[in-house]
Amino acid sequence: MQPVRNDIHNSDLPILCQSCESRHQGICGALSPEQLTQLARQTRRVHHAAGEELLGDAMPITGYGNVLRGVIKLSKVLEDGRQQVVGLQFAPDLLGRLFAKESRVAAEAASDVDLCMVPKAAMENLVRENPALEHRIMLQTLRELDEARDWMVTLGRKTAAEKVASFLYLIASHIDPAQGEVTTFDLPLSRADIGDFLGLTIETVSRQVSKLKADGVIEIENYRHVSVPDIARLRVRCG
Amino acid sequence: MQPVRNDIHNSDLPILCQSCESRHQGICGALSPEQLTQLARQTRRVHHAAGEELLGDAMPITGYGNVLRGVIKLSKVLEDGRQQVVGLQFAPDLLGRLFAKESRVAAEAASDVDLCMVPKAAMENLVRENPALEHRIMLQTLRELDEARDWMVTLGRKTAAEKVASFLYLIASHIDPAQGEVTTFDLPLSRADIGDFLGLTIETVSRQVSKLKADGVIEIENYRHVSVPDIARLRVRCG
DNA sequence: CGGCCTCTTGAACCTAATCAAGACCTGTGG
DNA sequence: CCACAGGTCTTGATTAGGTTCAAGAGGCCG
Repeated sequence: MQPVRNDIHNSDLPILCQSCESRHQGICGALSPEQLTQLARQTRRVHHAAGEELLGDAMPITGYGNVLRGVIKLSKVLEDGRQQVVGLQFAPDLLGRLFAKESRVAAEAASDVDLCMVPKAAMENLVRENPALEHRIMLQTLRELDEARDWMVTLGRKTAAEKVASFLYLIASHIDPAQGEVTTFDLPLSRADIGDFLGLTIETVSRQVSKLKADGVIEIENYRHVSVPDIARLRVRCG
Repeated sequence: MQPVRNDIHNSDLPILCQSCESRHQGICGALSPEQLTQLARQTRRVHHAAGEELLGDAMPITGYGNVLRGVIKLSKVLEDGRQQVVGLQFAPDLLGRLFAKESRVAAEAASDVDLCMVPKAAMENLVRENPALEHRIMLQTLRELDEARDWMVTLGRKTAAEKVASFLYLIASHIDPAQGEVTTFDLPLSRADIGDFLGLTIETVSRQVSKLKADGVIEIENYRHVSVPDIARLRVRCG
């Protein structure tokens, strides 16, 4: 257990914010204690179970959500139903596109998630009077763009084996916002979702996972719980 | 020929800026005539021939480039040489990632290009004293993120035939910044580059282009010059 | 226990990659 | 002017990686 991080005016902060990761690496770090206190009056903490839809493609955006815990799956579908997962969001990412009238992706809780919801108008007013906040959001957007482009390489140029290894490595390095790479974790996505993320079928994902297991690169319990004894051996399989 | 668009204080503007597309749809629209005049003292217009490298992956960024004419290819490579084109930039996009020390992609002139180069420090100072400018850049970044995610669907879930149709449609709808969709154009990319953009081989690209031609969806002269008699017929082939 | 879901594994098939040859364009030099 | 070299692009034949189709195993909950 880590003690709650202490910094100036910690005791003046709203209780919910005191231990919140978003204040450190996320967007709330751009706010003064006064702004945080004012904002906290308008936010509410919500929980969604795995599988719940948070935001439909082309649906109006009513607010923004700071991811506190869990994983969110962003996806797009073609008319005939083919689906592609275009991104995952972990704590302390911000869900919802700034100033957009409607979403350009569908968002679904991949695992159980906790969000800190901010009403659309409150967030946008705060951004207007606080350029540093827009700057923080800009940095997150640039990071998302980098991640999307990295994933384009995975989708366009890697083999099925490399794709699955890349996915496992992505999860291992993002699932815990406080630590970096982690050697044991639960997969937040089903095989079907992993397939939709990697541009593969369920069967191919399953076969490649079995192969990594047979080769001793990973261990698996109950389909979802993964251990990586030597993360470097996983990394070299990413291509 | 279109007349130069006229607006307030047009005559006060630097000559180079007067007919520049970037003032209308691009980032320079966020600047006052005074700021534009001041900025214009530090910019220089440069030309690059097709194939020239503008920026290497992990190379230090020395400035920003407003695309005035032509197409820029952004790409990433794996250690073993496999390449993926992760984006194209057209006028009036801004080349170069704001505040980053080094680039995360390689940039190459796909066709002959003209750029309006702004020194790194000049642009960053301007951004710091002008939040509206950062806002404009934010909007472009969000657009790039949308495009990257759209392309992830193409890479992950479309067939070779749909990929090639999607590429041709992308070019038809972006090559001319002033108009929207265009029915005749020169391909700014070689078959090899198209393959690297679509996650296909040269041969597969060539076969699918030939098929579209045989089906009467497109006409081709000299490998590079394309006509699309009915753009709706192309669009339905995008999947 | 039985139904339902997710996941795994096997066999057949198919799309796109690979290997290979030749066509077409361009520029150079005799 | 033609011959030839060096690109890029096209087309054909073969191969292979991943999909599809099919069956069964394992976990969860009534």
